[in-house]
Amino acid sequence: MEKLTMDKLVNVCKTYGFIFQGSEIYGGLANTWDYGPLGSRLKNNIKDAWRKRFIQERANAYEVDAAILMHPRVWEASGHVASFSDPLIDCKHCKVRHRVDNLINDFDPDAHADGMSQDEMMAYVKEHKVPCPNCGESDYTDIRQFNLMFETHRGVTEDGKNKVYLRPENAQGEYVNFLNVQRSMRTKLPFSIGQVGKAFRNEITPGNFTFRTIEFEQMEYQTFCKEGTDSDLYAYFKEYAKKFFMDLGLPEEKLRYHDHEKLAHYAKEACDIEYDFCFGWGEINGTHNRTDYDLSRHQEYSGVSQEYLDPTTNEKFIPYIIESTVGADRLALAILDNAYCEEELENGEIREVMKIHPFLAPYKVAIFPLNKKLHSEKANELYDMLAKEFTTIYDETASIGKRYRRQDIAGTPFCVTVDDNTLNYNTVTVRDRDTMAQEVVKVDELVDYINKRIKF
RNA sequence: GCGGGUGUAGUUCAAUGGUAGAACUCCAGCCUUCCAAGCUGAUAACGUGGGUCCGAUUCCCAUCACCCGCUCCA
Repeated sequence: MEKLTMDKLVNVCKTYGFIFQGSEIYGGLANTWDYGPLGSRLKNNIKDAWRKRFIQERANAYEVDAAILMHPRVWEASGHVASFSDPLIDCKHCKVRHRVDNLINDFDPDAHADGMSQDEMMAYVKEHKVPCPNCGESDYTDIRQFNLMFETHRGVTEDGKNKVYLRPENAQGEYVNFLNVQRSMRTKLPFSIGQVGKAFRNEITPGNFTFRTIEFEQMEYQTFCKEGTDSDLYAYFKEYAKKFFMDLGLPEEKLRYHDHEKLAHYAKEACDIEYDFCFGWGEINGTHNRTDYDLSRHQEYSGVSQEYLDPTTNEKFIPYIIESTVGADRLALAILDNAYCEEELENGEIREVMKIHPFLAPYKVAIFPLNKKLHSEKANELYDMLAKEFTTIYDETASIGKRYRRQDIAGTPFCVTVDDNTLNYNTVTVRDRDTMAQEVVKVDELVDYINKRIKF
């Protein structure tokens, strides 16, 4: 098969109902995408798979669903207000953009741009004719604040007092609930709080379909632990996340670790897992050792003690946090990127197939009457039976071969055909998406047959 | 956000200063007893907004979106 291109994948996703461009009839809104009937099911199944591995199957793991709008002080405590807003200017001559503070500090390390106001920085640049590192000219636009946090206002007046932010990460929702969860669930360290939800970043985005968007969904997992156990847990979660991806069908050779050289303000250790997308390697998971930075800051800014009392040693301390976060949209994209294939059949025709893990498949089973006139009544009966158990789709149009093809690209793992044998002997033919093999199955055993094969 | 390119049915393409053709897809019907068969029919497009012109899908401007490069990604 030819190498998959993003154009091709975007097209397939649109044609078959996985992902559409956001607000398309209005010409689209950049970097927003809408999940269609198949895509929203795929993404929900991915979230369910994550919940199973990270919450259900782990001891001492709890899920929360925190508000997207949080107290503005949360973002001061987290460091986002300070570090998410950069003063930028463009060189009018060569069009290159610079951070003003970096420009000044590079020009004269003793200038201390960090302590300057925006006006002072602009005045400094003009007074000293700070040259553009790229072209040497000193002709700049005014300073513009480039804040990566989305702002909105509560209430009817748009003054600064009422400013609130759409969360740029979900993690703070877990951190501010650390004590609530610990007390209400009567749990002990180490324990974990997970959350699935949307976050927003006002980034300049270079596209690549849903890989980087201004609104995105994260599956976040914060493990609270005692200092000293943090590095072991950090190493453990790097592997746990990788195994999760492999269980979902991503091949090991398309996954790699990428250790951060430049660490974020909160991190002691940080490592991404990258997937080999058709456009190149891209991050789908991050594991961070955030130390006691976040809880310490919340204690400082809120005035509420975030200390944990160890019941065996009577020690009081602020826990360390190991974060393991997975981008839900990025994982969905990786799954689609990996699943799409074009197979050449014996007759030379191309078969487009989405080889998605059965647990993730939007439809688990499709049901076809072999002959619309003779078998559709029985097929509809079976549809009603199967639809109580699985996401099921019914199709009686066109030839049987065409119906198989439609389900191939939808990623449906099982196609059930109703024929005369169904009427006479109560058996159906089940066709497997990946092997194209057909198997005769008793109707009474059909639900079990499928159930066994879609486990995760 | 900057520079360059692109924009016609769901998709892939075509034609044109006098409002657009096709193939595939999709839908309906006929036929068809297991891998995109065939026949008949139907639906469906000039990204958006201005300007020039008697008349603009076509020329010009703006805008939006996409692609490439830069930038950004705590």
